[in-house]
Amino acid sequence: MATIRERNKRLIIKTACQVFADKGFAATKTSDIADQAGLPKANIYYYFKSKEALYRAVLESIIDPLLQAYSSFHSEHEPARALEAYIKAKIRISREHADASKVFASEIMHGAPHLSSGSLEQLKAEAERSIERIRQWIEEGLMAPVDPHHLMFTIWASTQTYADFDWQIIQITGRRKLTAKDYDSAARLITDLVLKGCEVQKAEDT
Amino acid sequence: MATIRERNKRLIIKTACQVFADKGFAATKTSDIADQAGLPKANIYYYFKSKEALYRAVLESIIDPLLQAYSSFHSEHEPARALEAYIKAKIRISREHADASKVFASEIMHGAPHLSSGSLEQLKAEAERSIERIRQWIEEGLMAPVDPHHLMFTIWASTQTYADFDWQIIQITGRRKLTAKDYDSAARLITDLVLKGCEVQKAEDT
DNA sequence: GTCTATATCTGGATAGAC
DNA sequence: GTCTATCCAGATATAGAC
Repeated sequence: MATIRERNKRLIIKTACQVFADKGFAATKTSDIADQAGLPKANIYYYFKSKEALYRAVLESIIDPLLQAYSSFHSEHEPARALEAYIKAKIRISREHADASKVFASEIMHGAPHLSSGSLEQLKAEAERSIERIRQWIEEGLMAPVDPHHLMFTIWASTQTYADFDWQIIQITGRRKLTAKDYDSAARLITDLVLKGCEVQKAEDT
Repeated sequence: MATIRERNKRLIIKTACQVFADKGFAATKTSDIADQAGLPKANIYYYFKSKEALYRAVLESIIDPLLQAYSSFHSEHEPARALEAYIKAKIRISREHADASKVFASEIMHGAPHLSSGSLEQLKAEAERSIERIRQWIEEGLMAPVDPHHLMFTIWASTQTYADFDWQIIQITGRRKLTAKDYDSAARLITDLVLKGCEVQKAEDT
């Protein structure tokens, strides 16, 4: 049951997410958010005690999807399947949580000054666990001996770019907006490069 | 001959570049730049008419390196050589112009509100020309039929990430600072993925 | 060309009526 | 729970002495 409080908080977070993604934290005025949400500014402050608290709410909303994306590294035994699923999940985040993803990227670029240390630790732990998993696969001879860190950085960067640099991508492709097909072919290209580069063959379904 | 004017402008731009990269345009205070440069704030305004003018100077400083990086697409006839050289050039930019590169990325992320339309057009033209070149190589059967746009986006993202997300990379690798070796192995991994993915073999030197 | 002191304005946050 | 009017800290930019 959606109380008035919940509905409003949701509207404010959703709008804030768009504006923060567009302008960045510092350049965003709370009045921008209020105007775009069709509310008076004071209403924002009734629900969130400060601009920063609102920003943190937006920021934390992307943590769970990012953590979830790592699941294939735990559930899959073959590197090809795990990597493919991870790339797919990351591209889906760039598509379905484009704004929050961008806010997160901007935050990381500036050294994560607002991110809670709890979230940071979780993200770091999952990343390290997955990198360790890749290292094992290499030791077991299931993959070419690529540098697992750099492999991960390339996957992060190339999937994340469809959220962060959407403006650039739209400029270059001449699209008015990225479509489902665009995201799919992006995922396919990245997966191809990674699987061929790691010399693991795409596993057929069992 | 370095006049006092030139020396000071250079110092201010260099310092501004660091601070803008660290905090972003809006969050940067002109007094931060002044303090870090060891100058009184009014001195900044003696050399630059506004914070934005100074920011634009920083921003424009990265355009030329970015344009130069495309040269291998024009000078090289084999895709393998051109792609390898381009990746190397882009990684070198991430290393040697890390701060300006980051400022540029942040600018693009937010829709390039401060970038001159001239620079924008030049960058776009070079990008499109290079993408067209890749398309030709594919038609001539020199490369696998990958999507040239997505290939370019992946190269941009994976090379750019070493400047933009340096903080993250340092967190994960546990390094105190990225070394020449780190950049080299990054370039090697990205080049490997791209060349294998495009099914072009690394050309031996003639 | 340098720097202190200050004008001016923007934008986060709140008081208090409804 | 909503909203107008307002406060005030902080930041850009400048005036004007040196």
